[in-house]
Order: sequence, then structure tokens, then C-alpha cells
Amino acid sequence: MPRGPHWFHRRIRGYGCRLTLPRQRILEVLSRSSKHLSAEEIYHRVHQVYPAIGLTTVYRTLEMLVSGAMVMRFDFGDGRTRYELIKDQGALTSHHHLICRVCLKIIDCEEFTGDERDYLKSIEKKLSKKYKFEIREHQTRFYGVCDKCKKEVTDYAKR
Amino acid sequence: MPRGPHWFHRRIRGYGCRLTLPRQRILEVLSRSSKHLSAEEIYHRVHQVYPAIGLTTVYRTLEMLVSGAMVMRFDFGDGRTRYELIKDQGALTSHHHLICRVCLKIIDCEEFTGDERDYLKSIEKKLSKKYKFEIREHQTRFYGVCDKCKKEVTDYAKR
DNA sequence: TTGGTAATGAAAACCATTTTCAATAAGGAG
DNA sequence: CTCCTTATTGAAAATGGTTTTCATTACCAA
Repeated sequence: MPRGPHWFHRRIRGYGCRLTLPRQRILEVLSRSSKHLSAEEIYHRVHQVYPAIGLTTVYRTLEMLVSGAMVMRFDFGDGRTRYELIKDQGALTSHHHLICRVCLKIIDCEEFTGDERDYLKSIEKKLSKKYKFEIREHQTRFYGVCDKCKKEVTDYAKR
Repeated sequence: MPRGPHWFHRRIRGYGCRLTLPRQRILEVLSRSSKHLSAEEIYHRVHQVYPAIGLTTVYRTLEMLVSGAMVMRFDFGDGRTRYELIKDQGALTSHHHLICRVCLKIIDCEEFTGDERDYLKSIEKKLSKKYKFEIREHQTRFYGVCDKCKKEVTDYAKR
């Protein structure tokens, strides 16, 4: 379980990649934000402190970080991929979200208690065995209507 | 809980839309396949029996069916959206998948037993209350490496 | 310090999905 | 049943997020 502000530098070098300035800036932005950001959001944030950055580099760096298991990728169906730094480099990671069908807002929820986690872990074990599938992590998504939209939209079905 | 081969016809008309030939063909393809299909896969299947079909119509029909809660949309992150007819028009639907990070294969799993369902239902209740969020359905995704890829790919990290 | 090569950024390409628009057809009114 | 309104359709063009191309730059091992 790596610690310190620059553990990811070691990870990148250990992954056989060069530690460049653009990559450092991107990692700083990712580590500063706990939310899942889109490539363009990351690009804009990096651009403030490193204007030479190119959107292409953001995409390429993210792809490297994902395949190096340093960043997690999410697709919520709003047309853009989101990315989030994996902070806990320990056991299986899990991410849970409430997604509003109306405004597409995404709410993170971390309310899974200890035995909720144990519970999902036991399901994972069962599925792993049955399908001979090695599970690395899981996500649960709860789709519905958020508080704000419930008030604003009376007739949900009509969109 | 509507029954019979053409319950969706009633649903569409009740939704204020016309029941056209292309829509019927699309619904037939959807109801015949239990897997989640991409728009293009649906297009090809409809094309076999109704060559005049346009891809645009497939997309538009799917959008209508999704907003009318007749079809469920999935984004697994491989660049194309998948669609699946909602067969059980009753209680909260749930869908669970194993997704291989290597070959992107998607395995449906229906092994959630009764009390597993109850368990997730209790989490839903908790979350609903805390976030004032009306939950309609949920999905759980387990990411990892499938049996086949485990054998083929020794060094997963290197991709 | 230097050389080989990975990484970069701008522009072009890609590709799933959406929009435009003129032609067509569903289905209620008469 | 026929007519008429208007939703629906399909082809082509547009859109927009992401990827590829390619010449230039800059890591970092020796």
C-alpha cells in the first residue's frame, strides 16, 4: 500500500513508462479531485497550470493509467467517459453510485458498511467459482430520480 | 403485468405513439433475443426481414422505448450502447454482469437468490431515505478477467 | 552530455449517435 | 371507406467524444 504524495511516480516508472511533466500534472489534478472527472474536465484543470497540455495527451495518459490499474474508468451513459484515481491500492475496490435518469447527475455513495462489503465479497467468490472469472472490482448503480427532479418533473414518463 | 405476444403494442399506443411496421419489427427482434444488443446488431437483424429499415429509425425507436420504460439501456464502456427489452414489467428490475477487462466479453448472471435480492432492497431503502432519491432499478458489474483470457494472457498488466 | 526512443501536440481521421429535411404512412374524423 | 393531419421514416449531413498520424520534443540510461 504505497504512501506519500508521489507514490504514483514509482508506479509509473515501475510500469515501464517515463515520468513526464504532463503526466505529473494530470496525476496532480486527479489526486486533488475525489470526483470522477471527464477527459475534458481534466484537460481544463491541467490547462490552468500547464497551458501547453494537449487533449490528446490527456486521453493517452488516462489510457495508460487505466491499463496500469492506477485509474478507474466509468461509463454512465451520458456520452463521456469518467476517470478516477484509485486511492486505495489495497483490496478489491468498489464504487457505488446513484444516477438520476432525468438530469443525469451522479451521486457517489460510500455507505456500504463492513458486512455489506463482506456480503458482496461472498457473492464475488460464488461467481468467481461458477464462471471461472477472476473478479478485480465491482460497481453498483442505482438508477432513479433525484430529489430535485422529483420536485420539478411531475410527469416523469413523458421526459 | 401485461401478457401475450403483443402487450408492447398496447404500451406504445398508450404512450401516445403510432404503431408502425419498423417499430413492430424492432420489437420482435428485441423480444426474440434475451441478450443486450447494440443498435447496429438490432439494425442488422431487422434488416434481414425488413430491408427498408434505416439505422436512424432504430436509434429513434430505441430512444422512445427507453423513455417509455419498455427497454433498458446499458453502457459497458466498449463504445456502443446496448439495449434490452424489459420483460418483467413488475417490481424493480436488476441486472448483473461479469465484464472481462481483456476481451470485453459480457456475461449475464442471474444467480442472485431471494435473500440476496432482499439484501439489495434494504440497501436501496437506506439510500432512498438518505439521498431522497427514488430508486427504479439497479445494476451490479463485476470487472475482471474471464477464464479464456486468463489462459491466453499471462501478463495482464502489460495488456 | 549525448543518443535512442518514448512522449507530445496539432490536425486529421474515426465512428457511434443525432439532426435535418423532404417523402411517406398511421389512424382519427367525417 | 376515404381524406387529411401530422407523426414517422430514411438518406445524407452534422455532431462530438475519442483515436490516429506524424513531425517535433524531451526523458533518462549509458
